[in-house]
Order: sequence, then structure tokens, then C-alpha cells
Amino acid sequence: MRLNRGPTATREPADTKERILAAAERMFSRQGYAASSLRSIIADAGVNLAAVHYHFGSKEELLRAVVHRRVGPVNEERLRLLDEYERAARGKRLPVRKVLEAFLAPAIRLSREPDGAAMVRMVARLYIEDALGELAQHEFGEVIERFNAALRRSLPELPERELLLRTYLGMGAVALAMRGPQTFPGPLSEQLKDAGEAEILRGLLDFLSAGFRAPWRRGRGSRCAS
Amino acid sequence: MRLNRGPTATREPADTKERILAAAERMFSRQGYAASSLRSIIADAGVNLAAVHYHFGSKEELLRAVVHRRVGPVNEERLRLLDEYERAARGKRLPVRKVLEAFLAPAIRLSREPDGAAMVRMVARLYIEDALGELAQHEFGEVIERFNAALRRSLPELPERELLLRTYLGMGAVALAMRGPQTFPGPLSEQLKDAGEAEILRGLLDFLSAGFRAPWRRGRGSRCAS
DNA sequence: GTCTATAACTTGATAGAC
DNA sequence: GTCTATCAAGTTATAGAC
Repeated sequence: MRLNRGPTATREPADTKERILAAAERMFSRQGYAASSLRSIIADAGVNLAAVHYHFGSKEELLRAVVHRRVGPVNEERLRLLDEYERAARGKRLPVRKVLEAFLAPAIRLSREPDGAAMVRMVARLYIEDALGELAQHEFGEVIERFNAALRRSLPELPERELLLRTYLGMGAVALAMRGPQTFPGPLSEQLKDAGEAEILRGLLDFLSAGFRAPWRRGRGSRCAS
Repeated sequence: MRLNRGPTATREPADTKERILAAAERMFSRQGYAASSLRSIIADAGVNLAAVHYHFGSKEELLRAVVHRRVGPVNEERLRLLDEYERAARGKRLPVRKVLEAFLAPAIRLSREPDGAAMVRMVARLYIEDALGELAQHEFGEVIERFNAALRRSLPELPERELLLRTYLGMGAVALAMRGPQTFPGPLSEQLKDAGEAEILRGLLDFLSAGFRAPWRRGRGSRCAS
């Protein structure tokens, strides 16, 4: 966290270290970790290769740095929102949708800012690609734990194991939705290219909250309409 | 597609070409495409590096070959099941859950066989990693089109665009569920390690069919229980 | 068909001048 | 702090003997 000298423009990166971080974010978000070479990053950043090792030491350390500085603030906002919603509920059971909203809204909102979009996609790609490794636990462990507990309170009749499974599946939908629209086969992809963040968020909330609230081990007949 | 000489054992790969395909499948399923070098593949297969280029020409062609021979049969089974269900429905509206089952069951069933597990994970990883490229369209285009049409008939009151969005989200849940259990943060991951294919399939069907049937643009109150 | 040997290139990382 | 130059190891791919 470094002070900007000069006007606080969103673009025009401050110093070399900052340019490397920004470029790494862009490359990782587009190609993932394994496919992003340091050389492609420094070309994009317009800096020298040695600068990366001077400032970060290694490619892996660069990954840690670029993830850490971005994920922290988003997760703080997530926890803050969840607290706020739970306080507002005043002991009443918090709807699943609200819990999910507390988790999703900060990332979705961030992804509307020009720089934020790359960051959100990057984290999704890295998670998916399995490049986070132990970072996943360090950066997300507390948040996952906390939201899992909240969901458990919102769905008390759902067995713990089933909740866990649904959380796992839900994370998949979220991660791929945030990774961006590449490779969705067929002309279908074209029609979703212009989907705004608000539409995605609403779609995610409808889809996921229904999924979490799905009846468990019910009989053949469905309990909902359609 | 080559005939086996000798007993039709599941293991003990037949010839060099077959061993390369099997090894590539394993490596791609574990590390993805970009992170799997040809050298790691030939080491795993116990063959020479030049053999890869002799039989396939390039790493990319190897990818095409390994995907093509596996995806075809699964997709045929998917289409066959969907036809069967639709015929059995005799013009009545097919439940969403049945459509999803026709899509998921063949892959899940295959993933229980020792070789099949690697194959299913591989395709999921490649799709997620965006390594399929135009292969996604060639191999999955028809199936996606066909199942999208079936879902449209099963959910006539759902706007086309909303269905498309939900299909996109659902594919994410499916892909990550099939990729395998790596990197799910925290001790939660441990508890899902022993989840059998049957449990995953049932969980997916509950979760997804509820998600697809979620009311669209409904008011604040929920229509389902809990 | 399978091997060795090697070409041609890319990768992450470092040493040392400035 | 930033550069050039370079290393050592890794990568895909190929030529040619057997």
C-alpha cells in the first residue's frame, strides 16, 4: 500500500512495483497462472524482467502478492455485510438469499470498475486452475467458515453434509460465472456476452438460493411450481 | 479405435499409442493442459518422446485426439437417454430433473470406472481452463443445443435469456464438481473427499433442478418452503 | 515403429554494471 | 532501483540411425 504522488487517476500506474502487480493481474485473469510467463507480464507492464525478481523474488511470490492485496478488502466487505444483515434480522432467521448476497455483492460490485474486473476474474481462474494452493486456505479460510456457519443457521433442517456439498457446487457456479464468458460452446455464448454485472448477480442469487433451499430426500413429486 | 490383442483387461495398455493417450489423460486431468509437459506425459507412459510426435504430430493434436475419442461416446449416450426419456413421456412435459439426469448420468457412471474417472476430470479441467478452444464447439455444440432445447420445453414460462444464464451457471457447478475435490478451502474439503459418485449425482440433481425451476422475477416472499 | 541425439526456443532466476 | 547479459533447466519439435 503506497501513496500516489500526483493526481489520483485510476490509470497511469504509479511506480514499477505497481505496474508489475497490475500487469500480472491482467495476464493471470486472461490465461491463468501456468500459461502466463513472467516475460509476457513484464512486456505488458513495460518494465524490465529483473525488476520482478528485485521486487518480489519469484513468480510464486508475485502471485501471493497480487492475490493478497486484492482479496483482503473484498473479504472484509463480505464479513461486514453479513454482520450488518444479521444484526438487522434481530435474531430472526436470515434468508439464504441474503447470506449469498453478502458474499456475492462485493465481488460483483468491484467487477464493474475497470481494474476490478480483471481482479475478480483472476481469483476465479486461479481458484479453478488450482493455482492458489495453500493461499486458498490463508485468504479464504475464515470467510468460508463464517459463511458456512451462516448458511447452517439459515437452513437448520438441511444435514451438514448436504449443505457442504451444495456449498461446493455453488462455489463452482460462482467461480465460472466470474471467470468470464470464454469457451461457453456454441452461439449461446454470443448472447450472454453483453450480460451486465447486475443481471449476473440477480441470476446467481435466484439460481443459488433456490438450489440451497432445494428439498432434501424428498419423494418423487416436486413441491414447487413448474 | 483399435482392437485389443490378448485378454481384454482394463489395465496393461495395448500399444504405444494407447499408452500415450492414457497417460495424457491422467496428466491433463491432474494438472490441466498448460501445466502438463510432453515430457511428464511420456515419463508416465514409459515411452519415448519422439513417439508422441510420430503418432500425433504435436501436443495440440494429442489433446484433440485424447478428447475426441472419449467425449463422443459419452455424448451419444446422453442424446440416447434424452430421446428415451422424451419418448417415455409421450408428449407430456419432461421434468427438468429428467433432462439434467440424461446429461449427467452417463458422465457420472463413467467416472466410477478406474479409467473413466481421469477422463471425466480431464474434460472438466480443460473446459474450465479454456484449453478446449474450438474443440468445445466441435465436440459439445450439438449436445448443448439439443439439451438447451429440451430445457426450453421443460420450462416454457422461463424467458430464453434467463434459461441461457442458468445453463451457464449450471455448467459451472457441474464442471467444478467433476474436476475433483482439489482446493476447496479449509477443513471442509476433507469431509467431502469420500463422497461417492452416486451422492454427487443426487446432490447435483437436487441442486440444479431447483435452481433451474427457481421463480423468475418474483416478489420478495419465497414460494417454496424453508 | 521406436530409438538417440539435437535443434530451436522459452522459461524462471541471477550476477554485476550503472 | 533499474538495466544488460547470461545461466541452467525446461519446453516442443525434428532429423536420422536402426
